[in-house]
This record gives sequence, structure tokens and C-alpha cells, in this order.
Amino acid sequence: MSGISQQGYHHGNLRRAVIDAALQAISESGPAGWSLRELARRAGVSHAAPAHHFGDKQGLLTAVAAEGFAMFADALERAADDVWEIGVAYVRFAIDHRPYFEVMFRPELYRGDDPGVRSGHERAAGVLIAGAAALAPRPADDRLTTVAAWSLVHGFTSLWLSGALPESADGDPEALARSMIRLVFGAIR
Amino acid sequence: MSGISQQGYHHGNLRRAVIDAALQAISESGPAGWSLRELARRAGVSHAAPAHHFGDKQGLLTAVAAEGFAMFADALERAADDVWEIGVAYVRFAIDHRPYFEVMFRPELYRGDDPGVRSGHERAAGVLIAGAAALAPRPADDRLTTVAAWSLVHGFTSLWLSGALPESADGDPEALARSMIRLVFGAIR
DNA sequence: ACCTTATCTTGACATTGACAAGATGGCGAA
DNA sequence: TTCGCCATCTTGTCAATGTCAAGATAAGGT
Repeated sequence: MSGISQQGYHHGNLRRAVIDAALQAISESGPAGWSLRELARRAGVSHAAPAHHFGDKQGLLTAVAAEGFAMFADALERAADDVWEIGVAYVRFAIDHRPYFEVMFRPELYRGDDPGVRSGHERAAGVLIAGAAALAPRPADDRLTTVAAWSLVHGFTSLWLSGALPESADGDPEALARSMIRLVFGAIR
Repeated sequence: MSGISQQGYHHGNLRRAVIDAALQAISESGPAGWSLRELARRAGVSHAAPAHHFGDKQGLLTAVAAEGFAMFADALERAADDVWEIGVAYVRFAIDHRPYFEVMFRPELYRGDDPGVRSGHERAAGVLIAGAAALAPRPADDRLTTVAAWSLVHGFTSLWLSGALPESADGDPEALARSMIRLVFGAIR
């Protein structure tokens, strides 16, 4: 019998528990403001238990990124039929699932060659590229429009999350993003 | 006499040497991929010497951010007379001074209430706001245009630096950014 | 010449990520 | 049912890190 656990030697679902603890910790203090040992404590297991499921810290963050990209791709696909809403879905996902997003776009934190990460990433990119193509004024501007649309929503998201926009304090990110997208891409085509 | 130093007990300009070592280290492995002790080693001083100048790690990153915002504001001000070029200057600064930029927009790393940080930040924000106002189609869209312009260039920069854009491999960021800005804001007004 | 004080060193401590070796018990095979 | 395999988890350990405290050094004014 362990000196820590309340539920016997085996946790039952430690992998999930550690990921959830990581998401919580990332919400509180960013993707680097916590330790593996702290997560183990929160999950009620010994300090080395998480290693068995994730290898090392980077492995855990890779699992978070993979899960995040899958959810992200789902969210974008759900909005894919209304071109204008793809960008809004992008922003909404980042704000509703902030800890995932904060890991996903910091590639030095995890292993980008992970199969789970790759598949979600490709799926999400597909929606964005197809959506931007529908916005392009001329087919020749396809690629440029994709870059512009992606930059616009990604930049808005980053600035909002980092608190750089004064509106972050009280405003509604989704509404602001929608207005912004209409202003820019309402004019472009 | 020390066992480490080649130049006597006093370094002479340790503060600068540590900041430079930090910038170098951030270039190589991100804003979190190094240790204070490693910087001390690179500068040829003992492990606790940097603390005297910066207090702690956050203090060092605060110094980096302050210096970065000052340089950033200078760069934007130099471009302020040509509205279209402000955004390009934003992108160019981030790419030419990547380690600064990577710290500046990660506020959890440093102390945002530092006077040096604040003054540079306000100066830079002034240029951006004034520039965007000149781009707005109607005065009522001032604020929205500012957010859009800032989001566009900031997003482009973040995506480029993180390697998310395929163009990051070989392309010319400045030229691509310029085309993108013209596409978007050439249409808007 | 002296001494104040900024600068740097030495030493120590708790914490961390990672590894190795051992303990536990779930679960299928016989 | 009984046995044994092996995924799961624990305990113990190590070097490295950030931070603090106390002492050593020398630069520069008086």
C-alpha cells in the first residue's frame, strides 16, 4: 500500500489525470510555470509515475498538442460551411481552450513529428486553406489571402490572450473578431 | 583571485555581457531553454554574479524586454511617415531581433510594470494607433482598423517565427508581408 | 592613505527532470 | 482456480537549477 494514494497502487486512468492536471496548471501559470512532480502530486501519485505514460515533459506536452489539434480541427470543420465563421471559430477555440492553444503554437515545447499532432494539424490546415480560397478576390491571390486570413485571426488571438489588447479586460472577443473579419474581408472581395 | 575569471575580480561590464549571452541563448533555444548559471559560465563569472544586476531570472528578462521595446519603438518611429511601411517595419524588427521579440510578447516572463518596459511599449503603441487611424475607411472604424492592422502584422510575425508558414523555409518575409498588407489595406479604404 | 560601497565569489538549500531498480496487482492462459 | 506475465506505479538517487546569505575584492571619492 502506498503512502500517498487513496485508491490503491494503480490509479486507473493516470494518463488522463495527468493531462488534465497539466491543462489546469497551464491555465494558471503558462506552459512552463509548473513541474512534472507537481502534476504527479495533484494526481495523487508518486513523482515518477507520469514518466511511464509520457516518457518526459516534452512527451506530455506532445500529448496535449495532439489532443488540442484534434479538437481544433473538429471545431474548424464544424464551421467550414460558412466561410466567415471559420475565423471566428479559430478565435473561439483559442479562448475556450486556451491551455491547448498555448502549447500548440509553441513548437519548441513538443515533438512536431508526432503522428497525432501531424494528423490534426493537417486537417486544420485543410479547412483554413479551403476557406481562404473562397475569400480570395482573384484565384492568383489564393495563397496571399490564406496567409492574410490566417495572420489576421492568429494575431488577434495571440494579442488577446497575451492581454496586449485593451479590450481583453472586458470585451467580447468573438464579437470583436467577427467585426474585424467583416471589415477586412468584406472590403477585399 | 578567482578560479574562473581571466580579467580579475571585476568583470567591467557584466550587465551587458549577461544580456548579450541571454539573447544568444534565446536565439538558440527559446526564452526558456537556458539557465542563469549557463549565462554566468558564458560570461566567465560565478553562478551568482548575474543576480546582483538583475535580481532574478525574471529581472533579466525584464531588462531584455525593456531594451527590446525601446528598439522596437525606435524602428516603428523611423517608419512612421509612410503608413504602409509601419507594418513592414514591425515584421522586420521581429525577424531581425527575434530574441527580443520572443520575450516582449510573452508577458508572463517579465515584469510588465517596469518603467523601461512601459515607456517603450507606450511609444510603440502610439505609432501603431496613429498609423492605423490613417488607414481607417471611416473615422468610426478607427479602433477596429487598429486592431485589424495590429492583428495582421502580429499574426504574420508569430506564424513566421514559429515556422507555421511553409514560406518560412526560404521566402522573404518582408516582401511577403508587404504584399499582404497591400492586399488587405489596399482594398479596405 | 582610507573607507565606503558596488561588484563578484563561495557555500548552502530545496526543487526539478531523469534514470534505475524494485513493488504491486490486473488479467489472460493453463 | 491457480499461476505467471507485464503494464503500472513507487522508492531511491543524481546532477543541475534558482535563490539566498555571508564573505572577499577593488574602484573611486574624500
